[in-house]
Amino acid sequence: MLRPVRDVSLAGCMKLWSQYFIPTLKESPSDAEIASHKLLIRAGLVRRLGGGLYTFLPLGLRVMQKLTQICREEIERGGGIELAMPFLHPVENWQQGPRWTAAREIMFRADSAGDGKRGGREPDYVLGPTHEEVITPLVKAEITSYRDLPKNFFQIGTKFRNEIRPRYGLMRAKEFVMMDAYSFDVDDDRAIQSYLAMKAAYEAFFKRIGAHAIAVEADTGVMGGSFSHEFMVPAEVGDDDVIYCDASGYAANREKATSGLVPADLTDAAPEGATEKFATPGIVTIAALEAAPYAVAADQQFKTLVFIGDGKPFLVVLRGSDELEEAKLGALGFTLFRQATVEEIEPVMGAKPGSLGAVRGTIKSPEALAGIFADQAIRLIGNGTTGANQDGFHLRHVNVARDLAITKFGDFRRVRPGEPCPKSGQPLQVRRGIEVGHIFKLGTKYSEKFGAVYTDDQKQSHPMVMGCYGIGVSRTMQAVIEQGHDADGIVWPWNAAPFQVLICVLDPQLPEAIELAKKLATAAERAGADVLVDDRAERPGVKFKDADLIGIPLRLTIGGKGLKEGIFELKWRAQKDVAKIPLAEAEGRVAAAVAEAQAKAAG
RNA sequence: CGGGGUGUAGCUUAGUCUGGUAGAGCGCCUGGUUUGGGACCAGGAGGUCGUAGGUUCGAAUCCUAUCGCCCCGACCA
Repeated sequence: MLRPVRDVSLAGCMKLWSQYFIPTLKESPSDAEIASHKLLIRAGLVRRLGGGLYTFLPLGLRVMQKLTQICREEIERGGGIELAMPFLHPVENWQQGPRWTAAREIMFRADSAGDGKRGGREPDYVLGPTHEEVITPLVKAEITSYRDLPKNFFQIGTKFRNEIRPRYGLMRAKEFVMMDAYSFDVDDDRAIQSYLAMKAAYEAFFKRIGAHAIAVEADTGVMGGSFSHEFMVPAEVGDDDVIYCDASGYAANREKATSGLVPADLTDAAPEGATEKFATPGIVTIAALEAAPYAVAADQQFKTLVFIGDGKPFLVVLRGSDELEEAKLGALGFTLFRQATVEEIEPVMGAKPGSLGAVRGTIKSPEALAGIFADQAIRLIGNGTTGANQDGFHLRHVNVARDLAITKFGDFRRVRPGEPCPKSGQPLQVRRGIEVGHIFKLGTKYSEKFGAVYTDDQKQSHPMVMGCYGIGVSRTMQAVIEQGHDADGIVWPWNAAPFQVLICVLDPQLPEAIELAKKLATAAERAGADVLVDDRAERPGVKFKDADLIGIPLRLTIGGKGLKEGIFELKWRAQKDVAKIPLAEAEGRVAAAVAEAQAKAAG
């Protein structure tokens, strides 16, 4: 029976595998679906506690510490000042904020009154999903002069969101680690400077940890605000579509993406003739009208949708061949909107869905509408066919300019791959991505609500112009794995790796093998690497499989056979070939390899 | 919240249709043989079959309820 050599006097902070805790698994648990989730568990990085809740095991925690430290350094370089706010927020902060209605659904409540005592009332506290509602009152109280601006505060900590459907391990968890930053500026131009500084800091962060993340234009969603970018790691398992064009560099997420489908200089078509009602019994879909005997192409039909915005119905008109991108309706300015029900539609329009239209004079109660909003692509139709607001009838020769009472044209359709890029005209492409970071130029939404104002040099008071910025650090960890793995396991980028160097001692019972391991470990540590020594009394196959699985970038293998030849082996996890290093050159070669990797990782 | 699936040892699972002593592989423990890509032999520990009711002489298996988890959708800063 082999016994590992126990020697606690090894130099530096290197860890001995036999005395550390890296519970690797041959098989992945059945609840893991995607590669990165399986590897998180198989490589002993995390363990599941409950849905969307994970314990970081020592190896996983080391990765998190690497990422948070690099993140901290880059955000500070970009002007950030670190602080730490409570995880537990008094519910009043949220009730006073601008998005209580929209955000309360995703917040965990923390009752201090005990079981059942609060009944249906609001909780005393909520667990923070983000911190605008905490930082803004703080800044209001502490900063009142233009002399103290700009300021950009950030923190790195745990966030809580009651995700309806947690998935894919750390990818969408109920509790996760996030870097969040909040900038305060005197005016719009300065706010944009802060925004751009953060964008640069993000780019530096992702580059440094070895993640290929791209900035794409994004929708602002419930955050509100004037513009924003998402940082996406391209991956098949991502939950966002990125629309992009290599030729122009255009990139936007699906909710925001637009195309050059409608030329800017398009002239509206002249009417083809008087509108004409015709019977279409039982025809209630675009597809049915497309078929014989009607044979109206989908892109010659108008699609009329009814929504309820802040209690009032409004219409959205699209080409029959287009899909609505619901997020784009956010531009209309309603606080809350939803699709109307059949019961709500008929009294207003005079017909059921399937026979609706926006032609002047055919709507039963046009005065009830908050507006008729049309996607600009309907101008391509010129003259088309739409519902007559009378069940079983449609209208043809409907001219966009003459017959439709459009309140406002806009971009409401979902872009399809292959459509011309708005910048270059080249075909747009689509790919999936994981959202790892998001930056928003917020404007004054929060500062006005909380009264965060400053006095300028003319003694005038103004609301501060804010920006907010987030990086999902735990999600980034998984994205890095999703991006860097092969059939055998994880392939960590140098700066994200829990250890940079793994010294694999195949014959730990040999004192000279342990001696050499110490020597190599010391050399690697002096060069600035974190070292793990596999001193376990396992068979070589087990050690190699585990080494590949946990994915340490540089592996140094020491075996009895090699020692007799006077060599040890050096192998990069990302490469196949193995270099035999003479013992005489040991320390120099190890130091050189570490230096090389560091230089490469620094870009 | 809607649809689908699933729950058996630490992990992966067979058995469920057709009720009759709960099985295997991995891992773990002991001994031996091995020793450069997840070894082999022998022995061993480990399961109130998610939970609660019901049907039955008898339930992992059938019925009801409930809980957890996974997938699709809705939703999602």
